[in-house]
Amino acid sequence: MAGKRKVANLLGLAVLSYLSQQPMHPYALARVLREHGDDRSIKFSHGSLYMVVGQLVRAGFVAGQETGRAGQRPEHTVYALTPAGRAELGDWLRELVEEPRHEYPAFVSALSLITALPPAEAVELLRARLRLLAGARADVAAIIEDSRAREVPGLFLIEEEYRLDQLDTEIAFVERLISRISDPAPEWAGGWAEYHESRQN
Amino acid sequence: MAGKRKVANLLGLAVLSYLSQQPMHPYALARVLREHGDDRSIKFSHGSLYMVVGQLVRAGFVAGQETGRAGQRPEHTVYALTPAGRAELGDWLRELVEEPRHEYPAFVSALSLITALPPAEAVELLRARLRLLAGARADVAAIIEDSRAREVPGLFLIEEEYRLDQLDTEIAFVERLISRISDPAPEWAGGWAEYHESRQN
DNA sequence: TCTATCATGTAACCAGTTACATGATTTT
DNA sequence: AAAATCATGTAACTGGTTACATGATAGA
Repeated sequence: MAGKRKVANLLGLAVLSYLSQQPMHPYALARVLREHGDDRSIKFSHGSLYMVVGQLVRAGFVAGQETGRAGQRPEHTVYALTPAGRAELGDWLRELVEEPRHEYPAFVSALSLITALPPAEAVELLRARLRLLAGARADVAAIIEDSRAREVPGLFLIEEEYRLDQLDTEIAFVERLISRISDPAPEWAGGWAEYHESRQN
Repeated sequence: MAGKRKVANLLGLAVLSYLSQQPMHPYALARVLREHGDDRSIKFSHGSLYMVVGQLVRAGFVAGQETGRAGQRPEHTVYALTPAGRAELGDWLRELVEEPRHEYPAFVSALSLITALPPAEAVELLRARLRLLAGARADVAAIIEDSRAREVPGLFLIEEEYRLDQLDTEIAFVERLISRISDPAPEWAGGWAEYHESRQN
């Protein structure tokens, strides 16, 4: 739909979304992003936030309004969404919800190169991964339970539920992979073990 | 384990891996990466390949050997793995296989902000996504079947099988999400529809 | 003869990360 | 009195993308 966004960083989308609720200064944006746990879904740091706000201003999606001051604290610019910014927010979100993107998770890269490791070692590492995955799963489950206990509507937990589903799928995949490597059909493994035996690393 | 890699781009890992088989010049690397379908697992372009080879040289992981010349074609430098490069390859791969990383897929960001869209529109977009996901799934399945027909060992298809599993999980998740939005429990939706009705966008 | 593929690189630009730098206010 | 948090930003560096620039060889 849109060829290329003037601002590509997804942090910019989050900023547009929060500014559509009410004008804010950057520090307040950082605070609400963290409070809502959006830092788990969208990567950001102090530096990247100021950078992306600058990009949004240059693109005409947000504009600095008043320059506030509370007590002797430093001056701060409050930013508000422009009409173009509101349009961009809608268009961008629609694109992300509708169109799956080809992505490059690190584990996919690792899988595509795993034959560079001897199979016995791969199995050991995959078992270790399984333990770490269990930990990650427990963390996500705890976040969900905690929110439910605080009566947060389920709607605001869908991204964590999505993660949970993907984690469960990965766990099942890794378990199956371990058993396929441990007890390999010859036409499946294609000489993996033999290759590493002949040049003992 | 490793604090921070001198070369962080995963394309660098793929380069180390192929150079561990035999020395090659950059163009040959690009060719084998594409032939093996690694461009589906690791993002790269002509430019980033030359860049990453430069980084690997500076880091001491690969070194230019001979400067070959075939016929009147331009000179080309053949790169080979150094001992440090072989160590880095092993260490890096082990880390990637063992340690899950927190990642930021675009759809997770979209889910965390989806309430900025009216629910009826969200459902429409998710239905469209479902059709596109079916297409993506068919593509992956075709790649797997095609490789099997050519008797490629299953081991070399694990990254595509992983993708297939994740796609199936996403499809099931989106189907369930559509039905939850379409027929919402009030404590789940938390006034989503009402919010958008009161300010008809 | 022209197009695709083989083959090499550089330069300019933009984005993102990290560290630097400052100072007020609130809480312990 | 000290530490944490509120609040702002800039500067330097590094990495990645895109476009520019060149030319040989092989096949249609």
